[in-house]
Amino acid sequence: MPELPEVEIVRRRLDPRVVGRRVRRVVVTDPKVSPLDEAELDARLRGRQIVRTGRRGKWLLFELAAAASPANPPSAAPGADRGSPAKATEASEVYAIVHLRMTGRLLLDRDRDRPSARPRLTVGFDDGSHLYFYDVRRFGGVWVVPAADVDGFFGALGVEPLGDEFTVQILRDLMSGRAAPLKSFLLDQRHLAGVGNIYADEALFRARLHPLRPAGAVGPREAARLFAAVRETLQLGIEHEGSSVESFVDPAGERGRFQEILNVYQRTGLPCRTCDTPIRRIVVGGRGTHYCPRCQPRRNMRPPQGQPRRGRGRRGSPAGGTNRDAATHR
DNA sequence: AGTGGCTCCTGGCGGC
DNA sequence: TGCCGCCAGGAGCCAC
Repeated sequence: MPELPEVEIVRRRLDPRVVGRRVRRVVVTDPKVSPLDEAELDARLRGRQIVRTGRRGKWLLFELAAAASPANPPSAAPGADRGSPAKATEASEVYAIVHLRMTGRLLLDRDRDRPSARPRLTVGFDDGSHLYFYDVRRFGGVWVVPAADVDGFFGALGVEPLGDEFTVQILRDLMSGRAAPLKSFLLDQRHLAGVGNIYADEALFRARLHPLRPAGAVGPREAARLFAAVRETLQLGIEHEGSSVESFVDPAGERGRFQEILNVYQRTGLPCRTCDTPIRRIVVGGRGTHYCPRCQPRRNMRPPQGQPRRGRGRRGSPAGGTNRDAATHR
C-alpha cells in the first residue's frame, strides 16, 4: 500500500516522463474515480501542460500550466466563434491531485506489468502517449484543484515528516495531552502526513516504543527517538524504492526492496532481528500492528494527566497494567 | 474536541 | 473441486 516513500518513488519515476506533456484528452472508465465527471475533468485539463510534479504526504500532485492561451488569438477566420472572453479565468494553473490509497498505480504506455483490467482513468497526451490510473480496490481518486485552492484542499493535512518544518518540538507539541495510542497517532494524517501502517510499525520498533503507548505519555528523550525513527524509516523506504508488500510496483513495474529489511511488519511469530523474541501482532485502531514485546516494552502506559477520560472509560485503568493486548493476538 | 468504529472495495485465502 | 465468508487497509464520516 503506497505510503509516503512509495508515492515519492512513483513521483520521481514519473516526473521526467510526464513533465512537458500536454493533455489532449481525459477518459473516465470508472465514474467513482473522481468527484468530477469525465466532461468536467476533460474541460479542466485539456490543453494544459504538466510543468511540475509534487507530493504532499501520500498525495501526488501534477501542476499544470495555464491552458494554451491563444497567445496570439488566431484572428484568422473573422466570423469564427473564438470563444467567450471569460477564457481569461482559465489562465491560472491547476493541480491534478491523485491518491493511490490501497492499490492505485500510475503507468505509462511502455511500462511493463500493465494489468489486463481496464484503467479507471486515462489521460492522453498530445504526443500520443497515455498515463493510466489502475486501481483494483477502487479506493483511490483524482481531483483537479485551482492553484489558489490547493492550500485549502490540504488544509487538514499535518506536517511533512521529511520537511524542515518537522522538528522534535513540533512532534512533542502534537503528542502533548493525547491519550490515543502511538500507533493511531502516527497514522492520523492530521498530525503527520504520509505515515501509513508499515512505516508506523517500523518507526515504533526503531524508537523502541510500544504501539499502545499513549502519545501524551511519551517523554522528551523518547520523543526524540521517535522523531529520528520516523524520519529514518521513511528515508530508508525511499532509498529502498518502497515496500512491495502488497502489490506496489513503481511505474516501470519494478518492486521496491524495503520489505526485505522490515523488522516487524508482517513478521508475526518470526524472531526479532535484535533479540530473537517472536514478533507479536495486535490490532490497534482497527489496524494490524506488529511489534517486538521485548524491544518495545510496555512502560508508562498511563494516559496523560489532566485528560478527562471520555467514551466508555475502558481504557486507562490505572497503570494500564492490564493485559490489554492479549485480547487481539493472532 | 478527541477518539474509536464503521464503511467503502476486491482479490486472496482458509475452512468446509 | 467449489463455494462461502473473512481479511487487509487509507481516509471520510459519524457517534459517543
